[in-house]
Amino acid sequence: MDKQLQIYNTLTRKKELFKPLNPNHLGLYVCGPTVYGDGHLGHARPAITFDVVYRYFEHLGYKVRYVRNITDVGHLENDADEGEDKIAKKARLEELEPMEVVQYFTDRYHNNMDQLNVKKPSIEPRASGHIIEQIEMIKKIIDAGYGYISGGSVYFDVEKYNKDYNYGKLSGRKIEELIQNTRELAGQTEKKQSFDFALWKKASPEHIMRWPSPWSDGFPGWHLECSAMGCKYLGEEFDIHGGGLDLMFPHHESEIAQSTIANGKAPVRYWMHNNMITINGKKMGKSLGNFITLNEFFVGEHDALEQAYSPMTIRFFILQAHYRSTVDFSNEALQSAERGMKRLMTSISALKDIKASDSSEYNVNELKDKCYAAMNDDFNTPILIAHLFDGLKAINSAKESKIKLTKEDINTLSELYHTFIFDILGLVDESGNGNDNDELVDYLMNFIMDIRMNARTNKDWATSDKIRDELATKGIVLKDSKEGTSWSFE
RNA sequence: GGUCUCGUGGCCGAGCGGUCAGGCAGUGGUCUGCAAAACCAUCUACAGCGGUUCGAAUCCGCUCGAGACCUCCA
Repeated sequence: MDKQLQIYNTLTRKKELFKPLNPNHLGLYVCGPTVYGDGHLGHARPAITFDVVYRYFEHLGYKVRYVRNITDVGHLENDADEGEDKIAKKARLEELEPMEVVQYFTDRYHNNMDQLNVKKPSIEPRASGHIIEQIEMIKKIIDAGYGYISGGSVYFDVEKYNKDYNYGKLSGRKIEELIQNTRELAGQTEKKQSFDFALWKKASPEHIMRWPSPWSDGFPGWHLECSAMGCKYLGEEFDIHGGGLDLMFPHHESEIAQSTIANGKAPVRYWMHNNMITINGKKMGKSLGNFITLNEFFVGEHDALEQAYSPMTIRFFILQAHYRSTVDFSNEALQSAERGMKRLMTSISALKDIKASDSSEYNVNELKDKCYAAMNDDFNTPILIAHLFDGLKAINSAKESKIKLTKEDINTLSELYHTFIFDILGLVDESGNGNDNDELVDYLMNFIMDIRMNARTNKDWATSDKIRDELATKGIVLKDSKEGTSWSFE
């Protein structure tokens, strides 16, 4: 545990020793979802990645303020209805108030996050609740000379900014390339340059999500909310900003530009980006229409799914890959994850059954050090999990009395596994492992198993097997071992 | 087209200069009235071709292949 936490910083493209701005405090901002549809597997990735970051910092004793926004003023859509607000469009189609749609999908998102055991952020601000802050920020940018008004909208002058600063310091992009490559879109004639981005957009008459501003009735630009809310709750400069790799450009690059002008300093010390989840090698996403929603995973209702996958299977599957790598979805991989996690959980619950010895044949502290080293190396959860699986061998061998562990070893192991599996990785044992808390069920099961045990003692296999088969039809599985019979729900 | 990333055993996925990744599957055992499960052990790798080095999956070059971003996107 003496090795210090290293974080890969997208700004420098290398791992850096993490140093908080304020000792023992962490400011963490992560771009949350746009609530105009159900969350899909891709949304689970940043949520779980930064949930683990959040949990690990808390475990290390930091006081963390974790801000994850809800984008509810919409973004522009690129299909037939260019310039129309996504949320407004959905609302009109379904004849609902925009905020009704927002509420509906926000609730469903929260429900998914609870299922995945993703902790609630400290603050979950909504863009629509921070229009005033965003307008104030636009004013600052205009006053500084980096924003210009055109046709009732306000745009950020990227070219001017780039002369004084560096538009591209995060993404590695160069403005000359942008000039050549940015696609011309309808309605861009208002802008000085195609790559200038909107700070405020004037609403068209049919646009129903709108707010008054000094420039027009309209809505804030796509990148502004994160800058405004990050600044409001975490300060002009804060420690970590996270999000999906696909947000790096232009979203995060533009955040840096806006905040740098409005506040006179770069907003973020460490930028962290999680990689994408792919399906058949292609990014799973809204635009490709190849996404599978989390609810579909949980019930198994999607053509691509062979079965339902529990929230913890999804969580474990994601954590088995490093957050900066792509992970490819497949039924086979998820089933592997499901089986592996089940074995992990079974062994952890077996810890309490180990008989202590006077001497020790296993170095628990070495395992502990390795676990911390893995997490300290840019949150390397796959390595952590590998070490924890290694430790399983010791646990299981001790359970079979093949190696010796002291009382202290067992306690340390128990604490270690609970800390890393449950507290830091945020996994939950879904199996129940026979310890369901319904007293009546326990009573009945013990009663039935007692009868069956008598039958078995009398070698009355017909009765014994009938009980087992009958219970199996109700999803209750009996397992006979030399210590006796245990039961669990399938 | 521009910028960048990646190609690891049957599958998934770490490692990024020298020592075991790990999981799932497979195989061989143990246990068991049978079944299921569990446990132990264990075999296959580093896209191709050159180069640097005492030594390369790991560094460099080229070739082939895949993907991401450049437009909303986690």
